[in-house]
Amino acid sequence: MHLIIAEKNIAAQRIAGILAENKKPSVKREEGVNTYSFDDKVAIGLRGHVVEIDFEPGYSNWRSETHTPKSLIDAGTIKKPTEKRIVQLIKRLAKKADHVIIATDFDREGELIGKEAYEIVRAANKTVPIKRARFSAITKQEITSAFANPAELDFNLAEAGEARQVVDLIWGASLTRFISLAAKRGGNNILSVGRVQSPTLAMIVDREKEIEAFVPEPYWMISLDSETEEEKFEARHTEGKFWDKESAERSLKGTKEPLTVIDIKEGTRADHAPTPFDTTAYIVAASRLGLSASNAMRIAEELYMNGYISYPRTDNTIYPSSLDLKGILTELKKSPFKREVEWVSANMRPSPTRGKKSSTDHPPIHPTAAASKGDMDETAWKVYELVVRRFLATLSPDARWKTLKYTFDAGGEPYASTGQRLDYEGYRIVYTYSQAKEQALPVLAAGEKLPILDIRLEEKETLPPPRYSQSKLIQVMEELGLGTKSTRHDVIGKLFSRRYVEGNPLKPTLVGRAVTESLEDHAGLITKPDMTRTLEEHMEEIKKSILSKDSVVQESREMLHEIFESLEANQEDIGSEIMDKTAEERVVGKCPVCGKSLMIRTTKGMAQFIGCTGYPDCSFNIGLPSGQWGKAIRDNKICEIHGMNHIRLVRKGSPPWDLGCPLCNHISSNLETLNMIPSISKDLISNLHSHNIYTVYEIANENPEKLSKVTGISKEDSEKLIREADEVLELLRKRSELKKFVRKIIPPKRGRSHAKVLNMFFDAGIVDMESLARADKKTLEKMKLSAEEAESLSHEARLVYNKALLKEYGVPAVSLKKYFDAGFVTPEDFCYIHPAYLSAKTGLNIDTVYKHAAIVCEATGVRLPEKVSKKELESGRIELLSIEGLGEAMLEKLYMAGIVSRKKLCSADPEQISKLTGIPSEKITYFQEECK
DNA sequence: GCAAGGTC
Repeated sequence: MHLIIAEKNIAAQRIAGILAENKKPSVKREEGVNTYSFDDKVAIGLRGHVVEIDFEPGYSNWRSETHTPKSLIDAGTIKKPTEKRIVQLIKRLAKKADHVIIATDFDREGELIGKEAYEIVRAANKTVPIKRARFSAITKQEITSAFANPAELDFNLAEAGEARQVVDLIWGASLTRFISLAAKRGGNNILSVGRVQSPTLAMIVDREKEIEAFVPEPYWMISLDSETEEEKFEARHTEGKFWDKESAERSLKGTKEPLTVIDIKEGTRADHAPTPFDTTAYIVAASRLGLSASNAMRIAEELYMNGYISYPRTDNTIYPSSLDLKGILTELKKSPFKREVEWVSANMRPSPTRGKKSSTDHPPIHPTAAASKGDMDETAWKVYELVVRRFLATLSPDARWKTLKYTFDAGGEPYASTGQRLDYEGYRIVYTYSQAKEQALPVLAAGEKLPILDIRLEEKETLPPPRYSQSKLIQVMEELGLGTKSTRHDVIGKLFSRRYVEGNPLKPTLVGRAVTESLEDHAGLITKPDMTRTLEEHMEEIKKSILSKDSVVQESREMLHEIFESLEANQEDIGSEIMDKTAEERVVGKCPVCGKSLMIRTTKGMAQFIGCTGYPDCSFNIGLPSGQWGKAIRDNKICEIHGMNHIRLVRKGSPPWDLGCPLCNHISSNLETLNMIPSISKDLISNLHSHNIYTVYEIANENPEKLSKVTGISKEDSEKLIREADEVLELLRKRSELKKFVRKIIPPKRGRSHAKVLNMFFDAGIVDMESLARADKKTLEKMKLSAEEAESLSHEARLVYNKALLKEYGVPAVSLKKYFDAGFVTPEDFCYIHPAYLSAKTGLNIDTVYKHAAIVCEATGVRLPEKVSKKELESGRIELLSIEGLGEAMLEKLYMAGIVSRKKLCSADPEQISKLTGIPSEKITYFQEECK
């Protein structure tokens, strides 16, 4: 069997389709992995890298004393499978193979991915010949020729890729761990460092600093209006920018009518048709349609998967000769762009446009099938249309402009007007994305004298360089060799998710700045694109066998060791510098009580709140939702009422939760509970708010004199308010106890969240453990609870409630446990069950039991049970057990009816004792025989 | 928990 291994599933499918010629390959799906079989051949796709490089075991603890960040520099690395099912399937197929062809992409990573596949095959089959097919496009011509003349795998090139992997891992991981630990950041808050991301971030930070340091310079410009009989036009002073006002004013004064035409220059300007799309050019064009880099890539990927466009990750800007351009045109005639296609076919340029970069990986992005609007959503359609129009434009003739320039004299001052007119539309007919700006001018003759209608002196200022847009940044990254066609947009995404940058265009955050500055001071190499450039050079030399992989990695390790010397010597300073510089990121505004700063703070648990930096002198604080809902971060929006920054909660995998102004939120979420205070009024609430009292808790903890003084209400009213607040607080405490309990007992289900169940409880008047313990099952069953759930909830609630109650009455916890274990769980049990029985069942001393019964009965207002002393009980017991046929078990039962002595037994009514104890009355009568 | 590189 002949095994073909491609870089991805679609490539395997398409290659099989071409090689199978007229037959259709049969598709088999095993554990989510497709294979395509035809003749005696099987094609399978990888998923890019199917193994991953990592440190050998033992290095996973960041805080290990022995395996420090620095120790990662010389740590051994291993390759571990990330796509186990694919690896397994390849091993299985390799055993049966008598020939293997690796058909991964024709670039460096493709060669490394090929080597990974090679190693997987070799592990399962020591002898099978393994060859390499190289092709730049999955076209019939290229595929047939590549498979007819298979070559060898380039192990040197693959090793160059491996060197990159090791260098990236040890630099990235060691520096990330070091700087995160120094700045005391963990979890989803780490500070990452990498060969590509750090220089990219540094560019954004540098640009921001340039903008901050920029001092605008004023300049002046002079323009005037004139007219012929037909039309008005504008002319500008040829000086352009006047850098000093006086000379501008002199020229303005010197400008005198008439405006005389001195010179006329006519010309043409070629407007070149655009070059084929590589990934970067595509992202730039898509950004003009309003798409972010990652959206642009996502949609292109989607269109590629559906067969509408070619592979979107390419560095190539030159169509390979194997690409059937005419065939694509024919196909596109079936699309809504039929008219454009026909125009291009009729006016085609001799050869398509070419960009500056050619590569072997993939052809430039081009359409591969006709589509119509209904096949996809609106944005995807816009992207498809862009790719089609770009393709058509690369086959279209250049456009041509006619230009016209007049030079004038006005009292010795030189002026000029320029105009342009589209002379030949060319590619602009099909590529409609850049508006051709025509500038019309009247027809003038040399020496013609014209009036000056108006003249203006405008003061302007020079502008700072702009912030990077995503697409501009990707262009610059490409120029500097940072990242690849497939990863550049991801790197930008990473900077966002680490909260190093924000906004569009990109602006660095304080964290992004602080990290960049620390790295520039102590690990400068990682912040510069030079590191990538050197690495590329070394990789080239590994490929040519001039250098070995090991020597390149070793040299890199030594450089990193040097860097770590400086880092470790300054560890504390680096950490505190980052922490100081980023503290402001948590400041949300001024404390309304004392005027100091308010900061987002986190407790050791998951709790988050906004607290005053004046603490403990000022205790003003605002609670925030627990960290499980997301980490609270400062938003740039400012509340118009309170002047505080808005708060956002961010959590991996969920959209951010905008809390808005924390104080507005605090106020509205506490309004409901404030209104639970009976004597509160709307006016009083706004009165309290204006004195920064927002919660029931704050009222309950106020001092009456102070409250009265601050709010102007009487001292009596203040006292009442505080008392009522206390009661509401108690009510809320009970409610929260009920909430916790229900959460513990009842599992949430679809359509039955805890919040929903609790709301139903509250509506039914079940607001605390007591009312739940007293609620009847019928009521509970109405609340989306099953009969069993209602039963268990009610039972558990009674237990919890009674235990709390009995504890409150004064029954000690240790004894309480014994009562509960023996099944005595209500206050009634203490008063209506004879103490002797309780004592016998719990093993507690009768005197102790009596004491407990007494306190419970007194608290519940029930008469005390009969008192029996320990002595009486002991002697009674001996008496009773001496009766024939009366054993321990019978004795316990008799205790239930209060029969604790022979005397009691003899004077009792057998029927009644039988009812209380379950002992047959004949037996009682029999025992009573003894009394005679 | 870390990088960058593939791919989904």
